[in-house]
Amino acid sequence: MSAEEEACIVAASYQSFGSKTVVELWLRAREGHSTLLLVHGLRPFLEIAVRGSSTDLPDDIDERLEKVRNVKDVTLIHDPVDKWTDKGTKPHWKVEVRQPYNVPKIRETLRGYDWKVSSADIIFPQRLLLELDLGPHIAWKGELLPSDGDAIQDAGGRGLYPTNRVARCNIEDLRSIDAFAAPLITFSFDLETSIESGHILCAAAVIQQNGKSETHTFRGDERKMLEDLTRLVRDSDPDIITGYNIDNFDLPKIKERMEELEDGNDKLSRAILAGWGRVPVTEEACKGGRRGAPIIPNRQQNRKWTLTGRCVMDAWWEARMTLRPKRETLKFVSELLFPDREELRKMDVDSSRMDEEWAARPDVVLEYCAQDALLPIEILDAISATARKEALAAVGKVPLETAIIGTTSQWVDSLVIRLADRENIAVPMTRRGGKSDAITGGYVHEVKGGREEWIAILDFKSMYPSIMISNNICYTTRVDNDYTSTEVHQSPSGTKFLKKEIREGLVPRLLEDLMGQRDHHKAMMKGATDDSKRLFHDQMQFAVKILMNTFYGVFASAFYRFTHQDIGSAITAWARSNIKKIISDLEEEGHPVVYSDTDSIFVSSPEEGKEALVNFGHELANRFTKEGAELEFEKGLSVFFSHGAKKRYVGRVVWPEEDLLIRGYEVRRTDSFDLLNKTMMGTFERILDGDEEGAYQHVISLIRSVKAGEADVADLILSRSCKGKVLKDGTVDFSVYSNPDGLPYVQAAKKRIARGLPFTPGMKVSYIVTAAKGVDGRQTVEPWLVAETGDAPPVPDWSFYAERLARAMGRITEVYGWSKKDLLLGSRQQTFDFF
DNA sequence: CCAATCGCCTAT
DNA sequence: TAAGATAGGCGATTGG
Repeated sequence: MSAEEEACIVAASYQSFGSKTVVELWLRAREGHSTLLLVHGLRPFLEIAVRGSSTDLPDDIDERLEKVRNVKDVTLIHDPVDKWTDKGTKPHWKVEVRQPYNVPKIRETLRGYDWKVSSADIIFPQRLLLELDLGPHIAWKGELLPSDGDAIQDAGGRGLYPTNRVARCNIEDLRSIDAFAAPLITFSFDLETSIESGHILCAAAVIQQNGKSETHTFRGDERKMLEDLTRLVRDSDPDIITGYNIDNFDLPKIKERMEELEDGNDKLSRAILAGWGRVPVTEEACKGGRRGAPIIPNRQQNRKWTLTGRCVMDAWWEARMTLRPKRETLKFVSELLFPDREELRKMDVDSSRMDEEWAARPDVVLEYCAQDALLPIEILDAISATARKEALAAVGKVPLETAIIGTTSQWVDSLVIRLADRENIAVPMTRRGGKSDAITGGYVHEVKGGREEWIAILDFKSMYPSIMISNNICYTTRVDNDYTSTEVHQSPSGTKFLKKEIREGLVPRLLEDLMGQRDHHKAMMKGATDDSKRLFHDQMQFAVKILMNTFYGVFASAFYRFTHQDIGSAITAWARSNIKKIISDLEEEGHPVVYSDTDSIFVSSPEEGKEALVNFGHELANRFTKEGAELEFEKGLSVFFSHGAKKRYVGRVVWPEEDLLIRGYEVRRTDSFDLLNKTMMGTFERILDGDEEGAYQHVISLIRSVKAGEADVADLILSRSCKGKVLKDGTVDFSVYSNPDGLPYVQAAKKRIARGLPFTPGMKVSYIVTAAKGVDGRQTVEPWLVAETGDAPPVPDWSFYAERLARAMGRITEVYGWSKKDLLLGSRQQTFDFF
């Protein structure tokens, strides 16, 4: 039966089919159902060219090609096509191979035969998107297949997929469509486990689509729970699997218990217990799927979890990246996001005494578990995590999965390679190994300690992308230093790039296109009549911004396929040169530059008052903007303060909106403590208002009360990320650190673990310093467990906190002659200058 | 008391 | 192996 559909590509893989290869696309259709689409007609290949820079073909070219033809699993050699390489334009032969997994071996064989190999490390399913210029949102027409494993295998599939539909089509039947928000299904789950035995006590799952959700709970026999949970995953067929800290806890636990409970004689028992992958239950899939399509959740050495056909998105990680919370427990994040929704936190269970809790009140524990399965869904919704990933996928033209777990170089590859292919640019391999020297980065201007009034902040709009566009910077336009011509842009670092009249770079074109897209979405946002449209375009324009900013990083990296060591240096050299020129021009004109960092300049206004400041800011922006380097008047400050350290300042914004601007200081940092933050905020307010006397008196009185032990201990919590590796037996290995015992937060983590609480590698650990110098001469700390176990707060080392307050605040008040020591003593010491 | 080092976190 | 970049501040420990 023929069918047509519009859908979003959630994930992609491939399947060998006799001598052919079929791409598998897991789709979520606009109407809401899931489809597994088998796409026929794409052939795996790599490309070869003669080594070196000579354009003449060697005499024995026919014999050499014949030798390639005879390599095992090579199926066809196409006629040569001239392609650009950094060694000149040369004929390239497209070499088709039997299956994508043959490529690595054939690549090495052909290298051994002295060929230059290109386009030889591109993930096969991604090739489909590159060749057809598809993004994740597609329309296809093809044939629906009956729910019959044999019929599906005859069409090139693996068997009965757990999707609503299975269909087949040819590559000609796919086309790109405008991005839309697909009705993705999210599956969130949570496990409660025994501390004593490590067994799963109960589980809960919440399934959500189109804002509607349903909850399921599981208790009883552990094997049955795993089976039921797995059945629910397969029946509800979610696109996204989430939960709080599932990467480090729940998914490893599922796998661990599955391995313990599997029946070695029954090859399919692994799939029955943990077959969450979107593939049929087969013995091969249970073995791990030789073709990289296992049915069991899979994690390679320290990397993200993968699950064939679905996306794993940890709500903890997304919340951490988006919100940067000072603490990272589920409870803390939930209070941060939903302060008024007490119903989300009504259940409370002491997880350090889970066995007793489970014995005493299993119903409560189960309800608590269900609550913790719902919260990740609420969190992802609150931060629009899924929509943002889908927008990023649309802009980067990658499957949703690549937007979620992929790397920035994969996004850039997706755009650059498809353009390179169209323009006959050979695609080099990813450079591997060998670290190169770090390049010089942005320029940061010295800042004097003190207070300044009426400051205009100007900055370059999209500085690095603009530099890349205006100087036509690209892998394909860089020429060697001995290239003498006026038709080049030469960076202050010496590197030369051809002008676009000679050869237009791929990257500048892509960046210009992205800038255009951003303008488009911004315009659509403005014109949108309903909220969901406006939100959609906001997410799209933001995704474009993210992607544009990743270009510089990728091209400045040592390993990216389309870059060269000199490219990153050239970009930053131009940036430094631009900004320094403006600084010196301004200084020469008599306009003092108070501060500058990379692409921003803080200039002192010649006249007092907001109106004069705004005019001055606009005037400077106009005057210093030139082709390819647009300077914008970003903010006007009535007052600016720094204690004299780069990247640390505070200011009162009066234009365009009234606001307080703080950068770098402890109040911005997640490893500071609330009492310091409050003190510093109070001090900043006073300093900005010109009340210096009030500023240090305020600090002195606070320090005095801390010395006397008069502060809320909850305001003294310190929090830092802690690494570590959870071993098979449940112990944690901290040997990633050269001296783990010398780190306070490792001590806090160890004490958490000893107390029976979970430790999750990479998560922040909260603690109180109880002795600045303990028995071993090092700091003694106690973990903060009040919220989790109801433990009483630890007794702080008050003099330590007084000291730290004085040190941090002293740096600031020092500007006015009040040192750390003075703050601690409460009065200014007489200073004698004898000489 | 110091400089060197490790480690985290931030600015851009 | 897998991989966006560098500049910079600061806290704690270590070793003299």
